[in-house]
Amino acid sequence: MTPAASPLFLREHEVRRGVELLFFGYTRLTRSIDVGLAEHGLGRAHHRALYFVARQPNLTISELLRILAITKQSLGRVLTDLAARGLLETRAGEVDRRQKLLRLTVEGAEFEAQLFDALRNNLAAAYAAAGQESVTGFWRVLEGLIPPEDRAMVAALQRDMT
Amino acid sequence: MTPAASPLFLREHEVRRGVELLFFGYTRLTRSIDVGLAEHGLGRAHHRALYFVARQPNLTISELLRILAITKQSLGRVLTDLAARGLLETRAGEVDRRQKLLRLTVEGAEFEAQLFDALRNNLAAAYAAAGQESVTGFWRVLEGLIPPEDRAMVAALQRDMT
DNA sequence: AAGATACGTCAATATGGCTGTCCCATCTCC
DNA sequence: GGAGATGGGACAGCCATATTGACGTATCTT
Repeated sequence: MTPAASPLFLREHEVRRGVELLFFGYTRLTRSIDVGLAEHGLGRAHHRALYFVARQPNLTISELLRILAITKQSLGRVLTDLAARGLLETRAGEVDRRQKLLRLTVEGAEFEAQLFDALRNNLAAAYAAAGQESVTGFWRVLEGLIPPEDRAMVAALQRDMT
Repeated sequence: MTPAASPLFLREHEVRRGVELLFFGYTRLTRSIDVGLAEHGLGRAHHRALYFVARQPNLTISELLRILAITKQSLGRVLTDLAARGLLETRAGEVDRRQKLLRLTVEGAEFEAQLFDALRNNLAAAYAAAGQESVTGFWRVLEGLIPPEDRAMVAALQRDMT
């Protein structure tokens, strides 16, 4: 069978290009903070928690679980480590006292900001090189990769952007 | 709908938006193949090797090491597993017989194609929803995230796209 | 008072990375 | 031809991060 060039055939290159660029872009960006994390004896899992708590102070455990999509046990260890290092603190929810609201300490916020600097340097350089219209496209494609049931959660992160 | 990127793309919230979308987009896309992998008792590390060998038949071990940026030992385990399942085979290099050229078997190619289908479905839907101009921007930003010394390697993957 | 929910915790296990060291085959270059 | 560099394999041990499943406790809801 010798099919003529089909739309599917043409799309494969574009899909492979996206898969590869996503892989390299994500992994290389992620690696850029490993040195800073290692200075505190922490790993990437700790950074993810730190990041989202910095982003949404007073986040609850269950909200963070949903964002990270890992198990309670895995998250528990990470949060214990962060609290032990004085980077994170919890307080009981005011409305529902079963909840624990997560916040960064002053030291935690400083550390997160320091790690974020590395991310910003890299992403800002990529944004600048690609141009403003490209950034919009970058966001739009990535949004399309998020399953519909998760989109409200992601939008909530950006709801109260300063 | 995503608002367009501001001209001041160094602003913190635009960087945070990129970090978050990259995280969700990458992790959610990656998860979409876990079921297919689990059916063969394989993990994501196996898929990464499978993917790049499918992409560049006759890749050498050292080239693959450079792409994945992991250690020889970690890769060794993965390749051993794939070979044991009859998905991958090696042959000695013709020019340099110390090299091992990696190729997929027929079964390996079929399996990779099956996994790729899941990736394609997701990415193609995101491309379609975002529009062609967005796809171009998506690529450009991601390219900017790749360290200069790795860009030739990534370009080589796409050089001989069929 | 009963049941659901939010969170914590224990134990066991899997995956996929890492370092360090040593080895063999082969290629390159003098 | 011999020395050294290179491609690849392998052993031992370790670490980070994830999993499942079961159970416990405080608190909220009805």
